[in-house]
Amino acid sequence: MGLDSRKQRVLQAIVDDYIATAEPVGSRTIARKYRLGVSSATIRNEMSDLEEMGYLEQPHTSAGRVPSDLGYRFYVDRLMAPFSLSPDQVERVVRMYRTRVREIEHLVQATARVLSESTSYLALVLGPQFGQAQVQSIHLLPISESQAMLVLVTSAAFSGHKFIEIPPGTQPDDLLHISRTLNTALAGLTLDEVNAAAWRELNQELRRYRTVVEQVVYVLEQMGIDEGTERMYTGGTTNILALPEFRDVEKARTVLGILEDARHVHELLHTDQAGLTISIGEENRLAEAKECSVVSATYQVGDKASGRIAVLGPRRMNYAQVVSIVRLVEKILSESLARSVC
Amino acid sequence: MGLDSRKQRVLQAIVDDYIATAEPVGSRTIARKYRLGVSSATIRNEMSDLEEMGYLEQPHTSAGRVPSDLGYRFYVDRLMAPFSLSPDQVERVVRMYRTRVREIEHLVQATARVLSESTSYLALVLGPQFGQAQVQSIHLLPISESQAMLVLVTSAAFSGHKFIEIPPGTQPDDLLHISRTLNTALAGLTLDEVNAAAWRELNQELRRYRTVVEQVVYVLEQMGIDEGTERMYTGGTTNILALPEFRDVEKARTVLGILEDARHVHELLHTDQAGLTISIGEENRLAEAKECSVVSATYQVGDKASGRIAVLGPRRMNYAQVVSIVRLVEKILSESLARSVC
DNA sequence: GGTTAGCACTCTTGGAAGTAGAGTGCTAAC
DNA sequence: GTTAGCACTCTACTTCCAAGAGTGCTAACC
Repeated sequence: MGLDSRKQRVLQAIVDDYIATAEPVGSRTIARKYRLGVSSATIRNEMSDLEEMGYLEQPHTSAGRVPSDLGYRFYVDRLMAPFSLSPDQVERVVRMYRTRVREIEHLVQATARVLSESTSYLALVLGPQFGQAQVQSIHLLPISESQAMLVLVTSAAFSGHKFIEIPPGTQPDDLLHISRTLNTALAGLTLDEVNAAAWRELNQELRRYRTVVEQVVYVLEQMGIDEGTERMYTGGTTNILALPEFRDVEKARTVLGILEDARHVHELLHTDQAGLTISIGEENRLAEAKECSVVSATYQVGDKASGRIAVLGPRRMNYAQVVSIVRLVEKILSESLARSVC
Repeated sequence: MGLDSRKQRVLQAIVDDYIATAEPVGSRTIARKYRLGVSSATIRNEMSDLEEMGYLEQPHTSAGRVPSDLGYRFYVDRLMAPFSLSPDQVERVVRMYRTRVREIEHLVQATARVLSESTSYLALVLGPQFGQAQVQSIHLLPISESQAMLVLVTSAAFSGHKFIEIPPGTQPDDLLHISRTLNTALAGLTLDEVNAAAWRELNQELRRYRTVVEQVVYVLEQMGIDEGTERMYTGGTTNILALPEFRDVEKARTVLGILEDARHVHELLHTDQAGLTISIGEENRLAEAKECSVVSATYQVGDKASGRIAVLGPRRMNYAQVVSIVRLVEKILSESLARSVC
């Protein structure tokens, strides 16, 4: 059932070559370029076996072979040579994060750029979701007769502000009272937990300020959900258009169309596993990405929030390189965010 | 020098037809489809004249004619039939803005979507620049020993918040003092004016808090500049890929590449004229857009801030329709933002 | 028994040649 | 000034052919 070592070496050579050239790989090419010590006829026999076992495909008789999803999967899991990033490449990434950036948004945006520039593929970054961020403090500032501003500070380098309506006649002291009470009640809770707790509070001490508290709770909840869900950053969209597999505009359209709907991107990057995920061709649940591969990873903002970074490219992706880069960027981004938190 | 009325009608027919079909237009097509009451031979003579005058071009002998930039320009300025949006189209736009949205960002994002969906071209929206927004109030909230949060409220539905460092030992009362003083000094000033005024203040009353005030001033300035400059929203990027003129991936790449650099977009949309601007082909300063046309307009946020919306498409753009839609969207967006302000 | 040379066969790719069709520009007649 | 007619041009499409790449099979070899 398993592949003997020569079959593995042949498969590896084919995948490597196809990644490099985008052309179906023939037996002679393998025999010539990769020193396996056997003739092209032997390679042919091996290739025939590999095809039968499902690791290779033939676009048509008398073309070379192309790896199947299964072939890529085996390559990724077992064969691919570890890729060492050059000091230059590492340096380029590190430099991006050297200056201490306080705006998470800029950091995340820059991450999309560095990912796409380093890989020459399409980079996707989802802003951190803060549902697990803990409320540190809540402030209510009087703005006008009928408006106040709600300012939220969390434990996870995340903060937000929003206007809310207040009943005319509400005094600054009232706002102070509300915010003090809410702070006592909510500090330490995650945004996801706010809802229930706040209602409990409301029914006791803050009954008088029902409409205000309602808004505060709603806004806090939205902040936990929205900020992560809606913010999506991309880099290198045009890189896709440079690849031979997307010379056909229709295919490029399908892939770039994914970006027009943030929900598609979320579906693409969603995973239960922590750590690095590689999703190849048909393994992607999203139909539009069936001809692509995605390398993604989860980054952390301290221990309170997390988001995802990803590189999307053709199935014929330089997996070894991309994996190295995604790992590096994830690590540095997480560190960078952790630094911003404290 | 001017074009007699028959020449104008011929030119109009050619532009209309080319916009509709994307195929070079021949004399027989004009004679058949557009009832000008003359034969194709006459049309041929007129077309020959129009070409000599620079309004038409011939891809090669014995192909039909295609409008030149000059031809489009004349068409846009003098010939094109006013386009009435269907109630459906108007309804679709209006619906988008019906719910009162408080987040400017969402509004602007939605604008990009509605523009691209209504036109089937690429939509570009620049977030409003708030350099002219007037400071309404500034708040400094104590967050931790060494951090405070600066909250800015302006007269233009624009607000922002940012963390700043404070010297350990700074008391809440100190912050209150600083913000009171700054409020007195800066309220009513535009963000662009803040710099000089704040320094004057600093050297008098707030000398003790030099590092804090420095940061406040810097942050306010950045808010005025950044928010507008960096925020760019797009819609319908894949629409471009559906157009026959961009079937060649290289051309599509050139155009979509514009979006990867916000500065390019700014250059593309920059104009001194108020109101609606149409920029055709070579009229665009940006080299990457020499094969495109851009219809853009300035929207207002009350009277304190403004931004731009634009539709980018092929030179063979349905100008009449796009102009109507851009006008409509600009109007409704401005109204919508004005409502948000108060 | 695994390996290999040899060879017939298949399929794509690219070029050449030819043809149909669209469109022009000119001329001469109306 | 307008138009029918016609020769001419150029593209786009088709067909055909040859070259090239690659396979799969067979028979010989170690």
